[in-house]
Amino acid sequence: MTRLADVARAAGVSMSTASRALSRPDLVASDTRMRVLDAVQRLGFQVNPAARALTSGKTGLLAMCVPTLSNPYFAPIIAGAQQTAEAADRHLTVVVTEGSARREAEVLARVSRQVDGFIIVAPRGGDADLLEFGATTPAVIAERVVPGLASVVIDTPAGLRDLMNVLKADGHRRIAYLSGPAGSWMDALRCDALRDSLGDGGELSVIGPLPPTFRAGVEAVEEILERRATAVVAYNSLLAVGAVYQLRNVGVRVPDDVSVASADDLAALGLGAPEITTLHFDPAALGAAGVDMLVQLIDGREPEVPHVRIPAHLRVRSSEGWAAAEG
Amino acid sequence: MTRLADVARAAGVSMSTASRALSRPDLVASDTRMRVLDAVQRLGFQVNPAARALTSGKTGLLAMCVPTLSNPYFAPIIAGAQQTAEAADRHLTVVVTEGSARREAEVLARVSRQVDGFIIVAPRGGDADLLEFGATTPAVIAERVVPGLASVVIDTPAGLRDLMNVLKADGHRRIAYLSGPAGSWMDALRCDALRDSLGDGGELSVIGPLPPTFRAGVEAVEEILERRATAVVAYNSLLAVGAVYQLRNVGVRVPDDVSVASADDLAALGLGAPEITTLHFDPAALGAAGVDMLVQLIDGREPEVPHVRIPAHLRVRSSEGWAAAEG
DNA sequence: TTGTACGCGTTATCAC
DNA sequence: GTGATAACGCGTACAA
Repeated sequence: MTRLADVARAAGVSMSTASRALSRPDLVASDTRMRVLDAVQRLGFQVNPAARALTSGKTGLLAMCVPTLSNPYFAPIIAGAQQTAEAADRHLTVVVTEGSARREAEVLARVSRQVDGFIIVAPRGGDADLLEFGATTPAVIAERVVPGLASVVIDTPAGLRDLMNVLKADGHRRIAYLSGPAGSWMDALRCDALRDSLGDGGELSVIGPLPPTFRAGVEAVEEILERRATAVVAYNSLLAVGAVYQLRNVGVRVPDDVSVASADDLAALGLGAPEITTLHFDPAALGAAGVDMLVQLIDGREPEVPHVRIPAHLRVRSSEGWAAAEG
Repeated sequence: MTRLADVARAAGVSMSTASRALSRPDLVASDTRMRVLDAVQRLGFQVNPAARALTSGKTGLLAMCVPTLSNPYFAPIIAGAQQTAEAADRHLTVVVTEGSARREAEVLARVSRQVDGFIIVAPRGGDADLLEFGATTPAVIAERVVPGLASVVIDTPAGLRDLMNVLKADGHRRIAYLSGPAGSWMDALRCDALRDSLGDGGELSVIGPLPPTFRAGVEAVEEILERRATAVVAYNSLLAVGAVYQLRNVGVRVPDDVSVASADDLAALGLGAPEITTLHFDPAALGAAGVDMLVQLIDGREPEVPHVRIPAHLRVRSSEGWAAAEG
């Protein structure tokens, strides 16, 4: 493998000059820089990341910590993050916590020596633990707000308030919420937004906590019918699709008998049914913003916006309609 | 951060001894080793991966290359791989190629300096490219066989032959195959297995290539009905569930009018409907086997078994039944 | 603007 | 079984 020393020799300069030409181009005369860059091209030189890491203390690796990959929700977030990381000449590594606070802590400790910083998505650990961790390692929180740490979230609650207004206007009073995974910070927020927004004029039945899966949606139908809800809001698309699947399976019409909506939108992944009312947003932007903030933290610049909020827009489709007359 | 030098001093030994006590414990006297390990504990020493990488040439990082994370199929494979990597005291990083051969090549080149080797899952590149790559870097291929490279696959074709026998026994003659992503090596293999196994007594309609999503399953129903198939075999569970969803939605009964089965089993992820006939296998074992083989390659030992095949078992459930009488 | 010299923390190669 | 010592490849004071 060709080393920087080879480049320096080929370009007829010292190693330090060659090094500077790459890392601080503005500090070297333009013709010198060109000779170096030229030699780099010719020899196909690539820095040895280990050597760079040893002197600079930075590995060029960022870690994104997600609860699971079974939920495809995280796929476009990761894609956005990986793309942004590459643009910043870094590599993003994904680590999975399986939704357990203990495993989350283990994993963070395990890789913290290998990476420059973390984007922790929907963390399960307590605020105190996260703050302590963030004090020693650059970290950005996603899909949760921890006071004192940089964070980026989707503004689902605002979208859910819009949705609830539509449901109310359509005459819905008995609404079921298919809630998300136990311990999800976002789930609690969504539930509160729905309850506040529904107000005293209606009744919100919370079903769950539920795993955010198609099958859980299927299995929730029994309880939905028991509660005599005329509208269902699901934590995610898979739950919504599962519910519609099973509702039709048992002869309940959607939306004639029961309206269904989802708080996220996996339709872009082909995992939502085309007719289901959802909240739409740009998950890649979440990942990208997380990486941008993290890179700023690592480089020692304070991020300009320590808390980023990404908007969610209501898309009303045919799975939502007027409330059925009371049975 | 405490360095090995600190440990050596605390234990009253030289650095080289301290180093050996950690990397080749059998080469140091047991009491010396204990003193060193004790100091390691007390001081909370952790090796600096960059320094280790600089001298040893090994980073302790393995890369698993997957086409996408939108398909949750890969989640348990990755989980199994990450777990096995940790057991081997390594970290597994996931890189996504978005199913493009060009991007696959870019990505491999990009991270090849940072990792000790690759597990390339369902690669899109040509055999020649992969062989060339594998010649310079330890690599294991998963979900495809490339002669000359170590590989690990699920034996879906065998399972599909079992399935086809059941379908034939139940009187099905007109069978539709919802095929997978364009360019998928596994998809071609599955299609061939079905065709061979069906033989001349029946007709196989191939619908696709299709993205392996719920929505594509929904949209394939029109063509399924056009072809007057009495049984549908889908490339994956999401396609199967989408098809069932839409079949029922348009008044076609499952399995009375049309039987449906899937060539993989996402039920464990909650992404399959509980009643759908599937092929079941252990995806974590695929990831684990891949990592095991890769670690052997990296350590310079030839893997004992260069080609691993993981069995797939047919699970007949209520989405399959006797063929409807010809309409 | 450029060159010299040293340090980063660990492993490997020798001697002992 | 153990201890000096020399790499590993790059960044960066500091001096020129």
